[in-house]
Amino acid sequence: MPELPEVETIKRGLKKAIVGKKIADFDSDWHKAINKPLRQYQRILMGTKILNVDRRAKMLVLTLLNDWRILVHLKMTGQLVFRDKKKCLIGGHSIETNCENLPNKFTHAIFTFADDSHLYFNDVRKFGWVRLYSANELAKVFEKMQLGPEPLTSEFTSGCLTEIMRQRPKARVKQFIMDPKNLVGVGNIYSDEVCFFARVRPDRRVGTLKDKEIKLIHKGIIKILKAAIMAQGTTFSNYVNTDGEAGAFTKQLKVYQRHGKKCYSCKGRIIKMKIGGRTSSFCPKCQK
DNA sequence: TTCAATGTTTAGAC
DNA sequence: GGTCTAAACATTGA
Repeated sequence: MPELPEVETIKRGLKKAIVGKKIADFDSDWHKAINKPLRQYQRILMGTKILNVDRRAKMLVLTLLNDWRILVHLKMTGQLVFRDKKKCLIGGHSIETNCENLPNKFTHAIFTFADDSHLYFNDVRKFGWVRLYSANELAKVFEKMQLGPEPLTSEFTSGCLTEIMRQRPKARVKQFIMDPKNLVGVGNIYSDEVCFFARVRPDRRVGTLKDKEIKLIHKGIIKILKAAIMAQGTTFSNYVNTDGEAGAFTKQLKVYQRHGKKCYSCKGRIIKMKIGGRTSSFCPKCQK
């Protein structure tokens, strides 16, 4: 389930695994997963090296020696798997939790490195993509996305959040924090958790929030994202020739997908509600 | 058979 | 322009 903590976890794992590696081949079986003809991908990628792996919002950015950039978005059901002779790293959606059968029918892009290790991009629903851009193109692409601040940087202060909130007073809290134009990285899981942390109903209008509540939302976003990164996300598994281990944050979820169950805090029932087309779970007693 | 699922964009209505 | 909803992408699984 790639939200910011999952993508950050993948970034860290991948950084150790592929930086410095030389690309020997690239393949894709789904034209919509890539943004240029396959031949062009191969021409540009073959022989170059991975210089760095970064994250922007929920995207991964691979910087290449020849100054091209690869942008990867896993969307809802994407997964990245790195495999060499000794180890296997899986990040993102839990499609495959073992590395035996790769590529599989969900594999839509494959990077082959010169040492014969591989990076597989798998996606059940085919919403995700792997794009290739020059440094200039990438800058323009980012500009067009109009992304809000990264919540885990010093730029994201509670004053900064208050400022952005002022521009959308009618928006509902959950939708507001999930919109990447306001701030990036928070999706359906963590937005429910942040609302619970701040004791605010997800359908509250941003304009009705008190200063105290805004501060709690700000604190909650940072605290929950950090905790989820510590736990390696909600579905990450990372293992070396042994059993896979699910992302540990699942155990810390307070409300997400817990509708019908008892609130850990007041023992009342968690209810659910559709907000902006997405299911939101919250405790009507604890959250006002 | 129907519904919901981790993300994001876009079209149309008011 | 703001804000709402539904739909689009494509597939699985309950």
